[in-house]
Amino acid sequence: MNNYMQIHKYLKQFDIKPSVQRTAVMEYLLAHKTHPTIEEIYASLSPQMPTLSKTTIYNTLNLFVDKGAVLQLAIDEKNARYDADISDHAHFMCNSCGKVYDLFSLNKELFKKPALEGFDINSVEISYSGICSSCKNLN
Amino acid sequence: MNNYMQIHKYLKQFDIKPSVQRTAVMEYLLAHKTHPTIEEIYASLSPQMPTLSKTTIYNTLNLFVDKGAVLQLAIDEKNARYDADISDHAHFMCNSCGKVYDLFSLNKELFKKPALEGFDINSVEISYSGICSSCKNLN
DNA sequence: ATTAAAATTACAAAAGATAATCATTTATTT
DNA sequence: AAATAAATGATTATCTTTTGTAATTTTAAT
Repeated sequence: MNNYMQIHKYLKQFDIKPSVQRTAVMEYLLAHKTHPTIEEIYASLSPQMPTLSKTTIYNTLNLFVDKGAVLQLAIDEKNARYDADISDHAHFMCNSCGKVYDLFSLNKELFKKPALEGFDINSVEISYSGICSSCKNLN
Repeated sequence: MNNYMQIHKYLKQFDIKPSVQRTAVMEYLLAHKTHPTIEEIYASLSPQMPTLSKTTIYNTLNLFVDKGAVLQLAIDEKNARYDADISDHAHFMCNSCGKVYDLFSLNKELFKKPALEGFDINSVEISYSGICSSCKNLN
């Protein structure tokens, strides 16, 4: 089975009807764990798919988020960023270079949903920001 | 000492030069712990200060955030929200009504900055979202 | 295989939030 | 008080995201 069909199957697990565009976006997200913005995804895919529109990227990602297949990160106030890794992990954003790092090794207790009387918690987002080591070593 | 002077003193603690506008914005934030948006702050203050401009609200809040006097929350993707309570606490945003709740009673361990090799962490943001009890009881 | 209906996509335009510019006002220093 | 610096306000510009609508593609039915 080729990669394209694997992603079809993957999308169907989230109750998402596959299309060429949706498959391409998910393939991109699974291959680029850099928490890309809409713009980056569009810029990367549009050469191969000249008719692709940015609206479709927006629609597709909103659908993915609704279906729980992708996380929309709020860590970057400027642009929404997307992450196909939906396992428990936190993020660190560098205020200098803007890069978003994954933090997998934190205590899993952090991601537990606290019991809040009468509240239903859907999502937990843990974000750190500061200066990354690359930027720190530049001066 | 009146309230206006108290806020003057408070701003100076953060190395912020007080002005009529800055004092009014900080006074508003200290009195309204609802994590207001720029728009809400402007709408509330502008009747009393007819010449107040939205630019000043933006400038003032950016200054407050830079000086560490106010937190800018990323929890709401639509608008930046501001919080004058800079003590360790998390937030819950209701996806139905949009209200942002404070969560003070969580384990303080959550707010510890993890040791990341070579990284300097400035800020920690812990955000939950879902449906609040008021909205849950509406249907 | 045709046709009709539904879903998806694409383009254009609009809306909304934030930033940049610059003139004006206010505060500070000499 | 004059000169300088800082803060404010009005306007404009930019950028992200959403919306409306039409075209296209897919699905289902005959």
